[in-house]
Amino acid sequence: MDAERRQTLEETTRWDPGAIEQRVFQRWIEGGWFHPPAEGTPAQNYSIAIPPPNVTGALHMGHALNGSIQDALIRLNRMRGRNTLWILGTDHAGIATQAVVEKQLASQGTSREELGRERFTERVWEWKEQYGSTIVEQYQRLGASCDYERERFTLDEDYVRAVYKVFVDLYEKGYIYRDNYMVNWDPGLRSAISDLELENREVTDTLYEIAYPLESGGELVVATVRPETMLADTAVAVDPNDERYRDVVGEHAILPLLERPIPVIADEHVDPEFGTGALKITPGHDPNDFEIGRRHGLEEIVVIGEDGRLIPPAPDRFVGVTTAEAQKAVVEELRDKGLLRGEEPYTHSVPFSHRSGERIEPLISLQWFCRMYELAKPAVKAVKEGRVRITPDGALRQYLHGMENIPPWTLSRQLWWGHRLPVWYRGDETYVGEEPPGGDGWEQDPDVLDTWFSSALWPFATLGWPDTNTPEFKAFFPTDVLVTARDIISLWVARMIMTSLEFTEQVPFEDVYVHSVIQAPDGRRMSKSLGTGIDPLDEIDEHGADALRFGLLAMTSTQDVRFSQARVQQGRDLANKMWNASRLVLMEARDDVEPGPRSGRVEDRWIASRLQRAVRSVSESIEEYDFSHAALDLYEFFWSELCDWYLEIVKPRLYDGDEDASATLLWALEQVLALAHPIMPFVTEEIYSYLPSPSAEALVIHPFPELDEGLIDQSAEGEIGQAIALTRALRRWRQLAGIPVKQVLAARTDDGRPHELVSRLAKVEFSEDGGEPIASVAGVELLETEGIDPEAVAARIEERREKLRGEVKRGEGKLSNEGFVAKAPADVVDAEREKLAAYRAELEELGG
RNA sequence: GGGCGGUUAGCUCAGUUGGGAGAGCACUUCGUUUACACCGAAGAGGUCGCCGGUUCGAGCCCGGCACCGCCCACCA
Repeated sequence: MDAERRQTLEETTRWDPGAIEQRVFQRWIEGGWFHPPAEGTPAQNYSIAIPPPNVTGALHMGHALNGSIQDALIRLNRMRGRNTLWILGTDHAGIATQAVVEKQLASQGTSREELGRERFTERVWEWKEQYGSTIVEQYQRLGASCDYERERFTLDEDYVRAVYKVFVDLYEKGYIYRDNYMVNWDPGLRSAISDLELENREVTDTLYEIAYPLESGGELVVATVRPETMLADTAVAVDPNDERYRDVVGEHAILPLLERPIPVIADEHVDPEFGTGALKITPGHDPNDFEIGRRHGLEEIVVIGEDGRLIPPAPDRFVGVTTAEAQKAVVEELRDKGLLRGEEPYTHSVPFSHRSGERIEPLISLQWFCRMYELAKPAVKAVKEGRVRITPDGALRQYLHGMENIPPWTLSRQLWWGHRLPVWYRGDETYVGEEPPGGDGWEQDPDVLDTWFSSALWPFATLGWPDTNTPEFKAFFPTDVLVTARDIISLWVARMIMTSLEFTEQVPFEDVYVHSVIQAPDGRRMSKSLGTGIDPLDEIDEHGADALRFGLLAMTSTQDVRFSQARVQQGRDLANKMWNASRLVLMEARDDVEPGPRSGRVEDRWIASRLQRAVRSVSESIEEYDFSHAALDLYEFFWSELCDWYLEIVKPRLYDGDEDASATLLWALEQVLALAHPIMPFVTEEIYSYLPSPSAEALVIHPFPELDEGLIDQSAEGEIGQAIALTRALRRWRQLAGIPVKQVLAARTDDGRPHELVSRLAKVEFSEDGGEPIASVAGVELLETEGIDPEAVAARIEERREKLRGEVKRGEGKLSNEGFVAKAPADVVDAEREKLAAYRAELEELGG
């Protein structure tokens, strides 16, 4: 170590991540370690495709957890020597991106309509070039070891080719079709949107009861919150088993205001308990009515346009007004005619557009769909056969549940930003193909595909598919694991499995790990609009990326969890502890020794053994996707066993230049840095650069520690374990007796062992002779010493005796229970007998 | 309405096939011993949501109840 580095080490008493993290990251990039060669086979290699963040996005806490998990897996496997690729890319995010750019245009006093489609699309691309890398840079701050040289985008030329091929193939196989269907229409965006983009809100409307006269006389009273849609009514429905209406089914009612006869039909959907038990049917403007209409072959009349205003065939007096105005006018007319039979407030949940905030208008429109039922079958089979394993079980059940009765997927979106449908029309002709058709007069469909359509191809389209001969595809597909949150299992995970099986005949990944959703500390959803968001970049600025990574991993669980600042601080404290413990070792250890475990002294064998157990538990936890235990076990080993006990035990030897102590410590440090690296890459890499004789160029490619069974030493663990227990008992007694920290106590023990460690750690001096015993603690007699409060000591002893009497009583009770002795396993009973004997012996020693 | 999960220390969460309840933070006391006060030592704190059952023995298994989340489908 040169003098300057040594000085830095001596002076820097706190781990200060700020500048160091950026420098360390730069070194990783320059080393090329995140950019693997496209060699080897998928079975040998390890790969993960990142869930592509929206190109408009900013890193939020969900990304931070998702990225921390994947990076831990990627780093672990890279250190294990596997050729490892973390596929990076962004999603064009049709609606979100278009909205951002439109907002920008609005502030410049223009609009997309004014620019026209071509110039608008150019503007979005410009925006993407300028701002699209923001979130990628933010992943770097987290330390994510993605391959930044192979970044992909869902609108890359090659990617578009994959999307078109899939669309055309599915069309030719008969899965994709065009139809009139009811969609969620967003009048603000003027586009159909998917169910995912909805948000249900509680709304209080008025429930109106309206009389529909019957042709034969009498009337049917229906209940509705949307009287204006009666202008498109084509039937009235009742429950088939409803006695009240048995006679009128098959008759006609006269639709008020329009004076048009409509049939009275019977349908199971109608709930006879609700309202009057009669339901007006508007197939053109209500999803349920649409289904009923299709079942009964009813006409689908549309009176609400794409802008949310009424259109013909609504009567002229309503055309052009908003639905709210139309409702008011319709109610007035009904009231005048004496047909309004009741109105009362009614609270129900209503879908709103997540994007524009407007109330969804269910509309019938001509859209492209994909039938999912057949595609879902093999995807269910693959999971049931274990070719794709979904962890945890709850997520597996959710996947299977979502695959039952999977509805057709609305593919088309009335947007400009995205993959334009590979569909052309000329008159009544329709052409579907990857290239435009020959001949004049063809016009391409103006719609674009749902963003999830391209996302569904992510794991293979990013590797070059449909060309299955690219080096990347051959080396890295199928990928190993997909890491995501619960909310997009059906929307994304299931669709990737379906498309992959259909087009590559392989599963896209072998494992799916579904992690927690991080909620705000108060249990609400973390969101910008609620003001409950916590910015991961703020946490990184304040505590460092390692701290955030540790905290998030320690927090995560099989259920959703509340964000815990304390866990991030625990991570920060651990990074600092690592830095300082390493300073001690690096400053004091001899650098002329060969690092390695030494077996001459029991404490050296002990730490080597305990390290093996930490290696085992941390490795197994990560392999089982149990990141919380991995993080906390690492913490426990480093803080408690390595620092609190081993370092304190070997300090004198270290200062004396003991060779074994230096060798063991340097070895243990290198091992534990490697063990911690997948979770806390920055601080471990930085410390690694100070090691006198590192075995690799950088920690990021240092071999991950492997369990060495030969170093597990039961007897050393027993011996040091006892010394620790005795030390703690003595310290406890000292504190209780009010003995000053520095006061050395005279003591005597009859087990013949020197207890050198205990002597130093508990500040007692063992001798063969000496004064009168004043107390006995765990087999050690403490002798009279100046400055001890005899009453406190007596109280302490009595407290212990009392406890022992209780234990003895409990043990005796248990062992005299015939049921226990007869039915409990033998080892449980034996353990109980041993405990009882030990308690009796100690009680005896303390005078009964 | 259907499905999944939760209820354990003041807070956030662990708790292996049933065999004496744990961590971090917060709290109390002591401590500036040549890595670290983002530190060290010690301590206090829990009828494991409620009721019943199975068992020699239940935080864990079974039944019921009460709250709280999430997902899907939504009665106009």
